[in-house]
Amino acid sequence: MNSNNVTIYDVAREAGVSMATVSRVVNGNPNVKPTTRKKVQDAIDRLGYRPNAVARGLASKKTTTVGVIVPDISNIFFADLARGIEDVATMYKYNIILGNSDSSRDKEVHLLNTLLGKQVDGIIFMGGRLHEDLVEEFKKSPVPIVLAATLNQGYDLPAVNIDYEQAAYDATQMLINHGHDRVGFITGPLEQQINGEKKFAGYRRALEDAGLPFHENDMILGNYTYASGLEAMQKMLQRDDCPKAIFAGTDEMALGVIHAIQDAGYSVPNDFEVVGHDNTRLATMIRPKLTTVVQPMYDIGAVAMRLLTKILNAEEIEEKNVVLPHRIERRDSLRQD
Amino acid sequence: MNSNNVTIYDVAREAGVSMATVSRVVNGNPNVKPTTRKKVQDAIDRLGYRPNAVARGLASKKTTTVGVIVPDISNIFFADLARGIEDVATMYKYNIILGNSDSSRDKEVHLLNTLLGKQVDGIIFMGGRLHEDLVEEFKKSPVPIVLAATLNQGYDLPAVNIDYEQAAYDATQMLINHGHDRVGFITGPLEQQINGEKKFAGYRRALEDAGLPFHENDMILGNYTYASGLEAMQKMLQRDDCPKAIFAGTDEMALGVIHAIQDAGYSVPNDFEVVGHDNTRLATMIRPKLTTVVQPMYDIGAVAMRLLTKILNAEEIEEKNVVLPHRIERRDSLRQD
DNA sequence: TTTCCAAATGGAAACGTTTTATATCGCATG
DNA sequence: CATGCGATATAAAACGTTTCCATTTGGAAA
Repeated sequence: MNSNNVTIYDVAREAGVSMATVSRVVNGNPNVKPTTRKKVQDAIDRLGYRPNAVARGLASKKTTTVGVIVPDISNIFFADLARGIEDVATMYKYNIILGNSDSSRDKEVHLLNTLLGKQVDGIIFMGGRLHEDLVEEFKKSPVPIVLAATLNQGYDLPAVNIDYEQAAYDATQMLINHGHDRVGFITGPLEQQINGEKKFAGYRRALEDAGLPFHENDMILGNYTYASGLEAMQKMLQRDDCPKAIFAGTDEMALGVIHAIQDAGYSVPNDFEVVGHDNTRLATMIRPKLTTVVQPMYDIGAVAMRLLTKILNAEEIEEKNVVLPHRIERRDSLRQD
Repeated sequence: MNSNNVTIYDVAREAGVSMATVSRVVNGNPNVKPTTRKKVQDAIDRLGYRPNAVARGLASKKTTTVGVIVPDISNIFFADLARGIEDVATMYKYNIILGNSDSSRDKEVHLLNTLLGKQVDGIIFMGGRLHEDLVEEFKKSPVPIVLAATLNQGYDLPAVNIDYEQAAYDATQMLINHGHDRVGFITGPLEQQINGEKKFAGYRRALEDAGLPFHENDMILGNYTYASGLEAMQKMLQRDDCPKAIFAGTDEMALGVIHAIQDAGYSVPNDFEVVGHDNTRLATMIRPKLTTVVQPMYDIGAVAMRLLTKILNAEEIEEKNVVLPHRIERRDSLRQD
């Protein structure tokens, strides 16, 4: 029997009550006599009734669905984040509509509007940078928006991040403390807020605090991929004043860096030391295993979603701008102290 | 101005027409005089009207949303698949509700019912094995379901896959042709249909066709992860009759295998040859680069979604059980011929 | 002109719930 | 034996669209 198209009205008739009563039973409203409740529940089971969430959404103005805008779900980084979001969402009975933006302003805006049209109860946004017109749209949004692994750039938006500046500082400092007077910085495009403002700033501050000058050409920008890390390091190796310590903006780039070094006949960590960023699963899938900044992607996603549920339930919120702790996981791409 | 809560009725009044006409304009119905269309469009722009997809879904019984059930989105494999699905979905104006099942029967069934309750127009399912009660639910589904990278096990369900048996055959044969009379097979649990029935069968058939016996202990089962591949190979290396050729069930396992070999002081491909499976991005992130069976995850997702749209549009379908081509990408973990 | 027909528009029902205001029931209380 | 009051239950009005049917409109043909 197709459990389809049996409505609350059918159940009501079958159970000999009104649809309002069925609605109460379905929604766990306490004002129902136990015997009635049982009668209704039996009818529901007998008919295989499944509430229509669309009708429910229209009547109640709540869809128990949240939108998730992500640059690219096939990126391990965002996939992990998404998993954190989804797990907490499930916990709170929400479902997730997922959309990829490719960090394109147009797609972001379009996606946002589609999601709002679908009446999601809230949105979690990830992106490299908040374009101005996107923020405009955010302001007009009738539902709350939470940023995950995305800086709010001073706008009054709830966000969950780590302290990227400090993390980069720590990583760079760790390398400096190992006796290097030059530290290479191989990372992604500077337009990306986190990368261009935070990591870069942390890197420079660490140099500065150590009394070291910043050399323009010790920094090479790629696109976060393995190939671009490899290529950047190859380029750097051609210089005779090549830094012997490298801080890479992502683990994937770090793998490329290590391979470039090894391909050139050098050893990590004996000749070169390398620190990565993110602590993706990749970090242990290389020899030597990668020392890396731990950015808890799953947790960021989970916390962002939890924050969203708090806003939706009008729970008290201590801090809208959450900064999760980071640390550096020491593995073999760094020499023992 | 909050573009919220302005309804089709407001637009109708503003434009001096009926809501039916507004509806026609919004839906691109041709039976509207150009001047009227313009008038309505202006009113829409002026008011910032955004159609309510929930109300639309209730009235039209179409939500332009499809459900996607995936074991674990944080797995690079499924993330890639999901991206393929989403891209094609976007192309056809669908959105995606994504849910993780962790391959748990209960979660799969629960997720399915939630999605059906949300009135999705169709579902794409990925999972290691089709449990019987899940198939029961599938049969009752009022909307079409397409399997992606999941065998239909003889049930009459549309599915998109590659020929896993033949792929495993090809990989094993390639190793045999390199002069090995034993080939190790390190893979995941046999309960998983694709793994336990197809890959395993292909492996055995290749041995058989080459007149080689199947040694029970040349096969080690793990859980697809890097760590389990590493561990399995370490175990195998302890045997004095250890196979010098390894076919790994996934790239991630293959990386573990290669590292185990290297850790033991041997060389790939000189001492050992290794072939992986999937051709994830990992395959090139190792030295030597991994020779691997190409399973086009993105394409499987894309084709599965396209197939679903065909079913939804009642387009003609040549073949419901799609088998995409596979091949072996030769890289350095195999010696030159 | 009138007649007719297609094109354009409008009216109202339907979609399946939630929710509010209202009614009824059962029962202790005075 | 009425009275009143929670506790339950009902009826009906939203919710914002689509869609079916009916009606009007504007020309072209007669």
